[in-house]
Amino acid sequence: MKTIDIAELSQQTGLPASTLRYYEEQSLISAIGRRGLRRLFDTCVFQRLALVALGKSAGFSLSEIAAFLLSNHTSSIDRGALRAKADEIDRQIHVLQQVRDGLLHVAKCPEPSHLECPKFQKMMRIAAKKQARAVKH
Amino acid sequence: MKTIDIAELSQQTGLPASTLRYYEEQSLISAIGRRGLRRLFDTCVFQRLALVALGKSAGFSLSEIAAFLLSNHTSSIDRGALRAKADEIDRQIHVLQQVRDGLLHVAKCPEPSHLECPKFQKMMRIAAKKQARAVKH
DNA sequence: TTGCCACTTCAAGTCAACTTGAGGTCAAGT
DNA sequence: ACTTGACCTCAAGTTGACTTGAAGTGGCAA
Repeated sequence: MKTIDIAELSQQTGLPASTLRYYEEQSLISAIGRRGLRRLFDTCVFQRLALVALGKSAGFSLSEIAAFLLSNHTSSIDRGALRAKADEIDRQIHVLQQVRDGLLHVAKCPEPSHLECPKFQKMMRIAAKKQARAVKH
Repeated sequence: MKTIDIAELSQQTGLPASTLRYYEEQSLISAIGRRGLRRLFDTCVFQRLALVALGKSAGFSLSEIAAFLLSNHTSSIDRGALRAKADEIDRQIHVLQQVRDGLLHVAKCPEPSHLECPKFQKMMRIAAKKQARAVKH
């Protein structure tokens, strides 16, 4: 079992030591000991941190990620919740695709003001609908 | 020019009045007058708000959105910035697609712990790479 | 053995995007 | 004329994810 201290871990991940300490406090990672005051981590912490990064990019909050990591330990994970999150992400993907196309359109649209461009107006109506739904929920 | 007061606007958009006042303070929208104390808006405020909603779903900050709205007025918008944002969103879409697939996989993967599942490990390696890039930037 | 310096803790600060609360005001109904 | 209720302002509070600062500590080089 290889170990790594917080300074090296910080250096290799690019995460500030303060962030690593914060993550430990939030139970996202855990030190397996100390060398003097200095935290020592098992090298599997890299995997944990990768998982944290993944979760963050999926829009999970740190406490959601912590819950997932914990459930992974107790091996009773909530598959329904995962599917729900996957669906949510899927919807988010569609929104982002429209937003991206909208931005690209605006970037090359010759209309003097976007508010006068029919395509843009259409996009906005779609966005408005999405907003209405989001508000309901 | 039709007008609408803040109560109706709040009711019709689902946004709390406090949020509308906040948006006004941030120059995202502007009242065209008052009826008594009560703010009055031109009905084109709906369009502004749709644009704000769109920008938010694209991950723009409110001040970025304000800048865009302003530039739209001065009719000199930064097309390069829009394309850059579109690219950023595109990358985000790819990340989310992987995350979604990862979640769905985990949801039906029979491995006792995800960390032992080869597919999951592969996904994590990809996420780790993305993180490394993000950190660099 | 004595410094040094990077670590440590713990509390407090920061930022965005709002929300909440206290105290004030105005138009409209009775 | 008076009350009511929804708005008003301005300051302060909230949440999540950290960062910063002050004061302390321990391993290692000289």
